[in-house]
Order: sequence, then C-alpha cells, then structure tokens
Amino acid sequence: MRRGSTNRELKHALLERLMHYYHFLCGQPGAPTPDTVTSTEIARLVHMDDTLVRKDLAAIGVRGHPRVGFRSVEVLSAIRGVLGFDTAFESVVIGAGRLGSALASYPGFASLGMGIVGLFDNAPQKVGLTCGRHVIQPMVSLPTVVRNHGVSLAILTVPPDATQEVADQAVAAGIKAIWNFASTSLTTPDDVFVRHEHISVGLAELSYQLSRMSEQ
Amino acid sequence: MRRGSTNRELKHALLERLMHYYHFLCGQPGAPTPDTVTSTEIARLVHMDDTLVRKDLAAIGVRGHPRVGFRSVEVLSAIRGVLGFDTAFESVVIGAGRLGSALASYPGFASLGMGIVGLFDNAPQKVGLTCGRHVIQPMVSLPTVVRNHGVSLAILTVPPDATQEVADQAVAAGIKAIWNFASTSLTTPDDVFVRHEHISVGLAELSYQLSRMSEQ
DNA sequence: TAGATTGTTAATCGATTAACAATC
DNA sequence: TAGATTGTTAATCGATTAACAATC
Repeated sequence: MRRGSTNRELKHALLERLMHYYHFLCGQPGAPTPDTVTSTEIARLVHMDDTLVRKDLAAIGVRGHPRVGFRSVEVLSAIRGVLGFDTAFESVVIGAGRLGSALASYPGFASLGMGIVGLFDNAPQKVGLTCGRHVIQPMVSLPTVVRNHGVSLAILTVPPDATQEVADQAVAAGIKAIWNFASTSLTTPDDVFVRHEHISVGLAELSYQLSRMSEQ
Repeated sequence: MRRGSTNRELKHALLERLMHYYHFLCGQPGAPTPDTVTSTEIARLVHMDDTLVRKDLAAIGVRGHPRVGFRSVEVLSAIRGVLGFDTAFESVVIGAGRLGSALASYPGFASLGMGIVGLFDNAPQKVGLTCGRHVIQPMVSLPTVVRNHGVSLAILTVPPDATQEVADQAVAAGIKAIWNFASTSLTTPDDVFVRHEHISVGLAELSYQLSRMSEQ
C-alpha cells in the first residue's frame, strides 16, 4: 500500500538544497550543532528565502514546532533518509591514477553510506600495488568483485578514450550506476544511472569571474 | 564607451549550459567537430529545447545563419571569450595530498586558460618533494610566488580544520578567488570570489537514485 | 495571553517553450 | 523559388516569494 509515501521523483535542485542544509546542520568544525534551528536561521546560512526552506522540509516530511523551529536531529535524519545515506551501498573505483587514488582513500564517503570495496586498473605496472587500504586489481577481477560484494556503483577515473569501454565492462559486470569523472559522455542502457562530475564547470565559473574582475 | 557590450552578470545556469555546449562542440574522442551545427542538433545532444540554445547563443553574441546553422568555430570562440578561457590566469594549489597532487598535475586546465605555478603544503616531510612537474613548497613562500607570478586563484585541498586559516593566508597574499575542495564554508572579504566544489552533492544524487532503484 | 514561528494559499517573477515572421 | 533554419515575440509553466492564518 504505502500511501502517504511520496513516490514522485525529487528534483535535482531540491536534492542539492537538502545537501546544503545537511552540510550546515552537521556543524562547522568548532561550532557544534544546536538542538533546534528555525527556518530563518537555515535560510540565512545558505542565503535563501525562509519560506523555501520550510517548503523543502515539508516536502521531505519534517514537521516544525511553532515558536521553536525544527529539531536538528529530525532534519538531519530526514535528509539522510531521503538521500539514502542510511541505505548503504558498495562501489568500486576504476582507474588508479591520482584522482582515482584520492577518491578511493577519501574518508568522508562512509558516513554518507558509500563503501569502496575495490580499486581497479589495467596497467600491468600498477596491478598489485598498495594504495591506502586497497590493492590495485586488474579489470578481469571486476565481475567477481561486483558479484561477491553486491557492488552497485562504478566510479570512473580513467582517461577519456578508455571511458566508454570501461563503462561497458562495468555495466556487463552488473553495476547499477556510474559516477563519471572523465570529461567524455557515455552511452549506457537506460536502467543504469550516470552522473557526470564536470570539474570544468567549476573552472568556467572561476574563469568568468576572474576575467570580469580584471575587466574594469 | 563600450556600448553593446553586455555588462550585466551572466547567470550561473547559463554559464553551466555554455560549458555544456562547449564540451560537446569540442567533439568526442574519435568524432571530429563538424563545420556547422544547428541549434536543434546541439539541443538533442544536451537534451534541451532548441529555442533555449538559440537564446543562449544570441545572449553571448553569436549569429547563426538561416538554412545553415551556427559555425562551430564561432560558437566555440564566443564561449571561450565569455567564459574567459582566452584570458589566461595563474593559480596555486594549497594542500599536497592526493587530491591536491591530482589537480596540480591535471593536464586539461591549460587549454581553459588556467596555469598552475605552485604546489604548497606545510608538512615538513612533504616540503621539497617532487610531485609531477612541481616541487612542494612551504606556505611561507606563498606571498612571494603570488607576487612574482601574478597568481589570482588559490585552489584549496587542505583538511577541513585548516581551510579557513589557509584561506586567510591566501587572501593576505593577494589572491582574488578561491576554489575550495574542502567541505567547510569560508569567511572571506567581499571582493574575493569563492567557489565551493561539493563532491558530496554528486554522491547525494547517486545515493538517492540507488536507494530509489532498490526500493521497488 | 501575546508573540514567535510554522504551514499553506495566493501572487509574483523568471525561465522555458510555443508560435511564427524574417532570412538566406 | 521553396524550404530549412534562425531570431524574437507571446504564452506557458514552474519555482520563488509574499501574505497571513494556524499553532503552541
């Protein structure tokens, strides 16, 4: 049955705002999270309208308390629930270059529900090397690792000309989603979710702002 | 005078779309860029409405040709001009961890007008080490490097609890913008542009989609 | 209670899309 | 020329904000 459970897809922009709230409510280093926050306080922190904050929180089912605001733990746990941070899943990193190694060793993923159970690379001189807590494995081992650990996400940090082929192998191995850090677009089956991480978008914005500054 | 030159600030979403067009027009590996493209073709590639593509291109001053479309080189060079890719600027990377090293060695930045002239870290065991084409320098050298090379951007890849202090040092050294890869927010003077790179937003979206998939 | 804050409806605003005339 | 495509105005749509009643 599950009435009440909103089953329509949440907009990308909403997810982004939720992550923004989550982030601020987790507290800055040194400043602990207070017990309750008002929508106005959140809004000021993230430079938004307080009505939108209340709408967003209502959309994910958090109830506020008149005269008090929202309880931080309730907000945080609702966001965790909606974003799926409490639904742990496993991933592999493919491409053991500098970026791949950095991601494979990043400590912040665990608390968001993502585990990394393998680091892969096909370069013979890399296979077998230790990288943080990982030993670099060859691509032939991918299907086995995916099966044994129930891996659902492949994080791709391979050179552009290899990305499509590696993506195909990951899909064939049974992964459900791809996080692509290469600047190439991918062709994948419809039931595989692909997220591109466009670092150049960030650079574009910086470049634009810097050239504006120097203009005057 | 400079009439005609649109001086109002371009929206973030527009910059993002422009980067998206730029990306596709640069061509996928193997598929060379055709001489001309129609707004409909671009729209299909990036899954958008063709009218919006024409509006965006008009906004940055590219004229199309009825019955022909847009000349790829004109579009590319207009985007380069607007985003400031032809206005080269220098940057430094602060924090020589895995991510910092990866960014300092990334070859794709040069063609977008960004140079990296220094890699900094305060850990005594890192200072002096070679990392790609960089030698890791201590923070005390930052002001000199910034001055000598006219550095305008600081790329921050230091641990969260050090980010604010490092940002202060960078600002004091005279940089004009900060690209922050740590998950902490920063307090900076109004004339310093800060761009946060939120990797957790990407993870949030993947996590959300994966938990939706497994839901049914 | 009075007052602060939520929750929600209505109004506004901006961005996207549709329609179509202009162009080569 | 006929037809494909641009450029632009008008219509639509959705998202944000304003207003205010409900709540504790």
